[in-house]
Amino acid sequence: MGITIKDIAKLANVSPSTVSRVISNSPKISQETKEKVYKAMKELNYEPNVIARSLANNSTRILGLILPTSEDDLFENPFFMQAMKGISVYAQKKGYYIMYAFSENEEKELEFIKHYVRSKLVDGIILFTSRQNDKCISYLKNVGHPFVLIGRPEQPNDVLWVDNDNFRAMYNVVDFLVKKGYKDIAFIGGPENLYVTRDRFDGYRKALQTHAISEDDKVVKFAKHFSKQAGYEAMKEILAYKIPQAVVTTDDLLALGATHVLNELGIKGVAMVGFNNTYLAEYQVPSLTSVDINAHKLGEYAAKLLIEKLQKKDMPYTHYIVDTVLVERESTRL
Amino acid sequence: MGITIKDIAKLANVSPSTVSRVISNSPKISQETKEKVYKAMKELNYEPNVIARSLANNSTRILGLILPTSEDDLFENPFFMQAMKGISVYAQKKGYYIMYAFSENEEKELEFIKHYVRSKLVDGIILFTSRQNDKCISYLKNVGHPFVLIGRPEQPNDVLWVDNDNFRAMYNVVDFLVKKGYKDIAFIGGPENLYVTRDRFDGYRKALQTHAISEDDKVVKFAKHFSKQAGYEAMKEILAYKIPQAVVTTDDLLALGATHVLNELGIKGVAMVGFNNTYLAEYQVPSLTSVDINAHKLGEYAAKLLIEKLQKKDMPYTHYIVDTVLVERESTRL
DNA sequence: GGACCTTGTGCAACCGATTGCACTAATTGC
DNA sequence: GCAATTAGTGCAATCGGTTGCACAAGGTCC
Repeated sequence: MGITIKDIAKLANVSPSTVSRVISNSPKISQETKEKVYKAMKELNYEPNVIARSLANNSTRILGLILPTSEDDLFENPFFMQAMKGISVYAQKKGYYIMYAFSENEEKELEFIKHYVRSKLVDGIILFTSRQNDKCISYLKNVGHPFVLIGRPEQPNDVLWVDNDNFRAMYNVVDFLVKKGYKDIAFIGGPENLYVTRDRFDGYRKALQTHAISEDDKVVKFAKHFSKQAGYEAMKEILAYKIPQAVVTTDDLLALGATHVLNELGIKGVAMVGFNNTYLAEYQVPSLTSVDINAHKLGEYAAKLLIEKLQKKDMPYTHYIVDTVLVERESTRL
Repeated sequence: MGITIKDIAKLANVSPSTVSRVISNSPKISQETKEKVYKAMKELNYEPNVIARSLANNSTRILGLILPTSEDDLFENPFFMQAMKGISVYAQKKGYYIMYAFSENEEKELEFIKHYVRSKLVDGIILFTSRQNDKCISYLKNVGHPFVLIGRPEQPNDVLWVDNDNFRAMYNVVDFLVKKGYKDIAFIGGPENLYVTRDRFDGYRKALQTHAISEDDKVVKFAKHFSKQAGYEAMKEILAYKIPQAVVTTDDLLALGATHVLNELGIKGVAMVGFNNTYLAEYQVPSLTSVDINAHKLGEYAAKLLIEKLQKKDMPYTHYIVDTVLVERESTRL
């Protein structure tokens, strides 16, 4: 059916092994022979069978992505798509393929990862879950299968990972607000047990300290989900206590919910800052100032780390910090 | 290194071929032997090497997705993610893997498709592009490689495809508006050369006819992109002529742009309907009535068709029409 | 009790590449 | 001019499974 290396060998009047060496550009083959073989390959539209190569090489050049299904992507968070694109673009450039799978929960995730590993389908794995657990991480560490984590791991020194500097990102947000004259700044975060929430909260506190602004627990709320509803409720609680001058949040949806309360109550002049810079922020009226976490780069660097790991197996455990950018819009230009 | 079929054979005291037959659950193997082999497999945590199987079976059970990079997903359109999830969930259930690749343009797309086909990497391909061309489609038809198109093809009878009934969807929107008392309904569509635009426009016209409302070219505009800006401009042009009672659009972003103009000019009471029901619609203030195209199902059916095609190779060319749902929100409850 | 099935298993070729080693022909050295 | 070296290529084993065919053991039939 398909064209094989033998067809090329026959046409070019050499042996299959020679063709193979031409494919991998071995220096042991003369220029003359190479050209003969290239010609034959072109003539028959030949491309090596990837599967056969994989078997012989014991490497598939496939990277497997493990995507969560629930919670986080309540609303098809664009973050994933952006990161997936970043991964794909880099991987394609390096001649790697990307495979993805959604998993409903940690159990299924682990199951799939085990399958990936045992069946030798993928050379490396990229995890999108920054769960606290994490059975998947410990399994992968145990079996010594290459993987990269998007998000900060519990133990940052024996894992490859990429993340933003969430502390600094939020620090900068608050710093920015203070410099604009806001002093009384509320905080609405996501689930308290997530690193990303903790880090952003710490950044918030540190910035207040730096500017000698005293903290006030009563304007700090942690929502259970990244939803508009959760933001709405958190804001209500804060307002029951006082009207702050500004609100920082750890997600655009939380910010939208909070804004909604303010609109309902006809409260004007409260600055609002979102996080993640989803396009919700841009298309809101008034448009929402938000922190761009550069998901595309997160993906790109994840792929980069993983591929480097695959190519030099004793690569040290390291990580990338991807810069964030505060995108100012109308919600802080009141 | 890894556990192979031979290890299992040795442990279970049978030949590798017997183990292989147990794996594929051949009826020729006695229950007794099967259990012996299962036990050995469990004991060693064995899973067959997918690559070796693929080579022997001449089938990888991998489906390849070809994703566009530019235009359409200006803003990381959630449509893709939803469809990808639909595909993945169905495929996983059937034991297939998903691979994806982004391509900047048609050339690159074709290149990648050729690579997929010639290297025998994927068993089937899912195309997300409903371009008018289409070199990719004709190539795939020519070489006879299984594929499914998301979107209506030029020739609907020699291709597998899934799509919404865009004609009816828009017909229903207009019908809905008319029944609510709106008569003077403007239309803002996307690029005129896309089938999806044409079909929706035809639905619009037909509904007007049905209700004996005369058409007015001057309230019909086709934007060049699916962007807020394009919607904004189209709406401006329409308003230069008259203020309609309602506006239907073929994309949420166009609707947002149109709404923006109305807000700017302080025009109240114009009903607005979006399309695709991205979460922009839900989180808008006022929230936007929109047509849910059920991208998840589109993906699911695409996977279903493709996998059926792979399993019975003489499957007739057919297609699925996925239902749309008009989701009413505040923008039509004025 | 021997011919004939049936059932269950093993042998060996094969899928399409890669690669260590052997071998041939050309080149170099003396 | 011949041995030694080198460059270029081919042979055959291998990666880890699958499968057509042969065959052994046990059962059935007359």
